Amino acid sequence: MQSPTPAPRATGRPRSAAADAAILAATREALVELGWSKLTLGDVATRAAVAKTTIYRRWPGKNELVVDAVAELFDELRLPDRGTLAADIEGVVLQFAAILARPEAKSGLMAVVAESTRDDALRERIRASIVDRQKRLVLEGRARAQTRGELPPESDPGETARTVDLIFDVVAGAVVHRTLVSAEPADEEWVRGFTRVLLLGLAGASQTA
Amino acid sequence: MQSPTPAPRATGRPRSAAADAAILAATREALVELGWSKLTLGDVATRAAVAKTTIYRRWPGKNELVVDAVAELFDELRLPDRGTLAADIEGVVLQFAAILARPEAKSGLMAVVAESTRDDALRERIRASIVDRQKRLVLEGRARAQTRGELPPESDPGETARTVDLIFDVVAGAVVHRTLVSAEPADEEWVRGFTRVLLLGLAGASQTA
DNA sequence: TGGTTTCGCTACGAGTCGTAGCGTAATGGC
DNA sequence: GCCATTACGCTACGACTCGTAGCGAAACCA
Repeated sequence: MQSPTPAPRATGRPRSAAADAAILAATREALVELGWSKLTLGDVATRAAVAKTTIYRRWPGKNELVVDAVAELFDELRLPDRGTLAADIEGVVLQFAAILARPEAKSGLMAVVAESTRDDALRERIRASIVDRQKRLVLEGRARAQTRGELPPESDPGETARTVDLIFDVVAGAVVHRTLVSAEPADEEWVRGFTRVLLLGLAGASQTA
Repeated sequence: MQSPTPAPRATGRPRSAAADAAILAATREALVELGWSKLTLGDVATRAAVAKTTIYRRWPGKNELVVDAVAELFDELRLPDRGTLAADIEGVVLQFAAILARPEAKSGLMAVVAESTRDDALRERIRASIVDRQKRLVLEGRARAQTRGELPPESDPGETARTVDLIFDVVAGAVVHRTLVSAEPADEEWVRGFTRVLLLGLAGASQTA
């Protein structure tokens, strides 16, 4: 998914998979050292030891390249089994915060989100390769909590989808804002407080709905 | 605060205040039409009918200019008095969402936040002219709710500060994520659901703290 | 009127962009 | 083994933006 494989031809010289990996790694390295605005594709090409034209053959431009480079970071996310819903959420939020604290994720992710406000294709690329890809964590967590009896089973599937979207916006948004705008670490203490508010709110909302 | 007034000299030709306003307005206009990445200071100068050098005399660069141009948008925020805490919060969140839905706010704000991950001075500028400036809304809302008896009075001031920060991260973060990443409107229905979760969470957390 | 600062304008070197053209390398089909 | 096909590295290119310098004119104060 991270490689822009365009229906590989049966004939001709095949594209180097090593080049893909080298380019994406070089992109992250350049994000760390230079940040978004000073990152140039010429520099990435030099770091990756490939020609600049090779990058342009595979990605439309800087935006799409950075999306793919950052997306790989979030594939590390796992839903831990800590026994309770609250502990599970705390665990995954802490992982999310740890990834977002890395400089290559910070400067890259926000920049492409900013660009995506004027580029529908780019926003779709972000949603597909980052956001929707991780929504599985929310679904898994809910299912596990329902098995434990911590959450009532959902009847209305539409309502469930809305709730999942709300949770995702709140969790991702709060961690991002805390990390990037407030510039405070989303450490264990903060995550505990945040998780308590979120869970109490969700429990109360599902009762009085 | 939005004008970079550098201790006005007693002598010499004074800086044109009209030029400041024209430059900031031209910046917002360019943000709408071009977006962040294609915005150039030369273009802004042409739109504002000033020389490019005039802009460089007043702002260090594109980043700081856009921060000031966007900051003015958020000064419109008011805390409405709708009678209950929930209604007040819904009102201000809706205003916040309306501002964030405007293209000049979207593309500008996220871009400077991205840049601020590698520029401490820029992040401080954002905090001072946008974030902290609006934190007054949270404080006013809490005070009003305590007068109404909807919230218990706070004893520990440190705990209060932490709670205000948490609220701000959750509210701003969730609305931003909903608007920019999920690309769904933060309309009345969504805001109602979000506010309910937030208030129930805060009420429960303050009881069991 | 003289001193001071800003303004608009022009011009400049430096750097980046994205593309084109070329010869070479690596595949599969015959 | 040979050929068609595609990817690759390299070089060069015009177009554009950047941020700064220098100039004469304009606007203010004493």
